[in-house]
Amino acid sequence: MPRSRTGFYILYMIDPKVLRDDPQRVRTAIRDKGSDCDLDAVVEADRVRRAGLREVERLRSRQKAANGEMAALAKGSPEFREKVAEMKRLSSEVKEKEVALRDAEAVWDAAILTVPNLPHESVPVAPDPSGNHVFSTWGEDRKDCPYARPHYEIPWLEERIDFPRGVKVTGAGFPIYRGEGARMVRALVQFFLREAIAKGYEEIHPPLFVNEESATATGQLPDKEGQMYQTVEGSLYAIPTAEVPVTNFFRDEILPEASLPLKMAAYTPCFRREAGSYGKDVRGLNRLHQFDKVELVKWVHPARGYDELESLRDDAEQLVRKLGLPYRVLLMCTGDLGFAQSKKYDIEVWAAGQRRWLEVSSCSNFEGFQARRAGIRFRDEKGNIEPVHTLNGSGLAVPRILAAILENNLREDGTVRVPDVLRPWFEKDTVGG
RNA sequence: GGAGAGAUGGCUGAGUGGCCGAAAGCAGUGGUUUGCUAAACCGCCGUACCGCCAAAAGCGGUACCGAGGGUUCGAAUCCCUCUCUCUCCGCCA
Repeated sequence: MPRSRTGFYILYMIDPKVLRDDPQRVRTAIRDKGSDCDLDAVVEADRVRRAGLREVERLRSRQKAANGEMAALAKGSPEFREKVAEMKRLSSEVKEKEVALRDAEAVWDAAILTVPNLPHESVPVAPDPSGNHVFSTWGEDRKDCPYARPHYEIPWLEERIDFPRGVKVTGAGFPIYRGEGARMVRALVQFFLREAIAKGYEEIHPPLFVNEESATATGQLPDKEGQMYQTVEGSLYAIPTAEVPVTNFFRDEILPEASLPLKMAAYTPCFRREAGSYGKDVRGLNRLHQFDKVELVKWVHPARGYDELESLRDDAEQLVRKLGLPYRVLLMCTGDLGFAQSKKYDIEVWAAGQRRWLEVSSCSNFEGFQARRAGIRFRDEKGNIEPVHTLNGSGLAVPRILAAILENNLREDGTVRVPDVLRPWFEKDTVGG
């Protein structure tokens, strides 16, 4: 793991070589993503840092050579004394230059953090969500269903998903599932995990808290701490998604090329403060501070990244399909891509009662961006070491899927049909009533 | 929570101020020998960054012995702080 001279991780994100060799490409990416990044300052910081580094290294080289000569001299001899005097001068010069270098590296570390990942060439260029492409749609359109209603208006819902008691026990955004509600959550998780395992993902049950290094490697820190709950003790964070502990599983490791692609699936609760989003989507299951999710994570050979993204998207899609829920897949445009993402698909399920789309999965390729930051590399047969590419996607998020089941499968008699695929765990075909 | 021990390369483990990026062994890898396997013998075998080169290969340089700071011309080695691990006792799902 590369460390800066100030002791913390050097947070390379994009490949610094691209920055030097093809700054125009980076400039285009910054513009397309609508990022706030002063590229000239970053390039200049790189230049200053490298110049300082060369200088310090040159001096240290001289220092080392002189040191070797000293070892051969008799201690206390006139030659020895002379040499010590000479080295004192050299030493103070080195220290002076080192201070300058340290400053330059601190500037560089901060600067490189502001450079977003480059979008893939297949990503539509547009400034805002209106530029997202509808990649595909699937399922029966129930827009005109006369008795459809939002899940939070179903009369018997509170006996299964208790929001007021959740507020009492913990706070808003922490519903308490009970009886059929709890069983539905469990059935969905079981279904998601079983499907993932069948597709070759290794099931992993990670910690629900991570340290600062892990949160930094996947990009939650230093900018998004408002998203995470932090322990009072201070150094641990409740995970906002299993992506964080799972991606960090191989942090600072060099993987054998033959082990790729590695695929893992993790079920965890996810904790999100959602600071700043008060008043938006707060009703029902749409947006919660704690929710359950199965996350799919892949570590792949760079050449295979985009094939793996398509298959990841397909893995997630099939889950929605098997549940029989209408959905659409969006190919996100540059303006709607996250800072770290090169390409992203969102899967949105149709909620017939609310008459709106709910995001239930987001499948992204980060290329080497996270891996570079997290020190996850592989060695090819020639012995070269380079970052793996990382991908992840939800497979799937429980509450919104649950909302969609409640709304789309609502029957005229007020009960809800349970999808067949959940039968092994739910053990009934109807919920409610 | 109390007491003690420790942290060196993939692993084991030497190394108390300069010739130490670091002995030795194991593992790995290339080769020689051998009818095959095994054994033996020889070589190679950390990571990151910087530079030269159009690039790769290659070559050169610097850093890294848990982390940070200090002493010193010079630190794996001496001093301080922190983190983590292990053992014993207590407590506990």
